[in-house]
Amino acid sequence: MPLTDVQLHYIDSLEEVMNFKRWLGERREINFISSDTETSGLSLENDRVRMIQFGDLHHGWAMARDEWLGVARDTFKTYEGDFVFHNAPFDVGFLRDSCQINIPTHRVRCTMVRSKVLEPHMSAALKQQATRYVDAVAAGSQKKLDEALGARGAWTWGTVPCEFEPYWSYAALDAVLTAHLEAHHGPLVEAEAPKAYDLEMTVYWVIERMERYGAHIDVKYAREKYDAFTRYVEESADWILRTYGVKAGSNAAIIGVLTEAGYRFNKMTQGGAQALDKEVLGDIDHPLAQTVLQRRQLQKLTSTYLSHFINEVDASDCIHPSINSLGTRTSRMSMSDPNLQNLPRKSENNPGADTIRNSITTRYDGGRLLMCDFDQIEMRLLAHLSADHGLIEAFRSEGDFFVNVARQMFDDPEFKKSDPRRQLVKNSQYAQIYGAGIPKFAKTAGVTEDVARAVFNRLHQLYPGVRKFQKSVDEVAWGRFNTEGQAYVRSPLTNRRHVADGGKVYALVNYLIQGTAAEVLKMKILAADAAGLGDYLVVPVHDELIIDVPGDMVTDAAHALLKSMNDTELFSVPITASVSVGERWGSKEAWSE
DNA sequence: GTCGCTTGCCAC
DNA sequence: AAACGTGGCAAGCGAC
Repeated sequence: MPLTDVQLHYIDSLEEVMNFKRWLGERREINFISSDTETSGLSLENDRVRMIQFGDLHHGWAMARDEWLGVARDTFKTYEGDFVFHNAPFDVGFLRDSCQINIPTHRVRCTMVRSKVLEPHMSAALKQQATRYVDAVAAGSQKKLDEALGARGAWTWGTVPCEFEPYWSYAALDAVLTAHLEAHHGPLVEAEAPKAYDLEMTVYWVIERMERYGAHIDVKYAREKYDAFTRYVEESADWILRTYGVKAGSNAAIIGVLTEAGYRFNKMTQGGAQALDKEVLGDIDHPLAQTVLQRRQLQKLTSTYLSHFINEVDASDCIHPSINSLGTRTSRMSMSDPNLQNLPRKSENNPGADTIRNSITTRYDGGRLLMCDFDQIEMRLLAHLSADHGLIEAFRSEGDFFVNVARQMFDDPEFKKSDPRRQLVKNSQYAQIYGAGIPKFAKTAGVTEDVARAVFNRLHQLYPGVRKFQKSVDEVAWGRFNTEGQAYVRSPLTNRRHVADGGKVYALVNYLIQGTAAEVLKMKILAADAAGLGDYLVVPVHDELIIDVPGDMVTDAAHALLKSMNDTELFSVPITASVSVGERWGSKEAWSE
């Protein structure tokens, strides 16, 4: 679909407005128009819309916001088809907050979501997609603009004049590219995986509200901890420099000192250097090694987490991380600035870690955080997908799943939950989900390879369906690779594609399990929203949903959450969830009436 | 000074 | 035959 016969227009007169309106009223072969905005930057709070564009397969129109906002507003009001954006929440959010233009979400389409549903393993950026599916020449427009901006030196996205031709033509062309992309991707997605697309589009707007709601920080507490940890980080760096003459952050230099002292380094990094990670350091009984270890730990806490908590709160002491609802190839969400999905958990060998989760608190006087997480959802999905009777039975029968498995594995009906071998059973199950080999599993579980092999063998013997499932995934994927040129499988709930990359076909088993779990969470977020909790959602963490509610809502909200998250319909084993409650994320207790 | 790469580390 | 998956982020360091 090469780009011939395309005209780009810049509205700079009433006459051009008339031409634009004539174009808008034309009958066209598509039942949508595309739209796009150029902004002064990426921040919804601090930046503004500078230009608004519309387009179809043949025409692209750009108009400066300051002169023709009324025309744009009128267009969104009167056009009766759908509006297509690339990364819709960005433009829809800016049009709403910066221009007071509200576009009904059910009439919004997004070519970025289309791209991610069709090609979860590829870049969904407009330029990349357009280069492959519209016209390779299109990718050049960005370069042309960059060069033009660079040559003028001082111009930025906030200051480049709208009438500067490379700027507006680049902007108008994006709308045309988006229209072409929709013409290509739309029918494919509707034929292949409409449910996946609909799920993502619906969840988009709930997530966007979650970002605006944010998470509340106990700033005073976070600052106290930040100061104390920073003091240690600085003083220990001074001490290391004074005592050993090396920088505390320079691994090569520290390895030099420790080698002098007689220690040997055998573990290698991926790049071929000698590794100095926490495992290596932990084995070295030397004050330098121990200090480096402790310092690293506290530096991680201050720089990655606490500094965000004290520096990036708004007037209500809330942070607003970005949530990328399609941030991963498996359809898991990702978060950034900061990432609240990887806050450290309480642990014996990381004593300071507690303070991070405890910095997140309820925003209400007397309010509570409710944390609702699925019980072993990935294991349950393995049971469902493999249809293995033994595994399904282990979930349907009373008691702890891993204990049930262990009882069979060790042929010991008296096996207790406190038995240390339970952890080995758990490790072996997860190793299977991830597709680990025997050496890796042995290392993770801390057992010999012989033991690891025996455990794997026993698992295969007890649950033969799992291996059959893995084998069938492999066969389907290779079959498609041979006939269609691509190894992929489809998710059970929405028919979404999961594509093997780099020849790692074995990873598709994990993609199916992880991806299906992610889809379940998204469905449950919608259920929670429908139950009236949409305005209280704080963070999604893969198998967990955290909400912040006023004190008088706790009981109702907990019930609604559980009702939303539990599910006996979707799969052959029930999906169950549990709620815990606390004023702080880190100090939660199981919830009961 | 910025950029990109490497190393290491946090979660599910 | 060979093989743990998905992410975000900060510091150090060499290159431009």
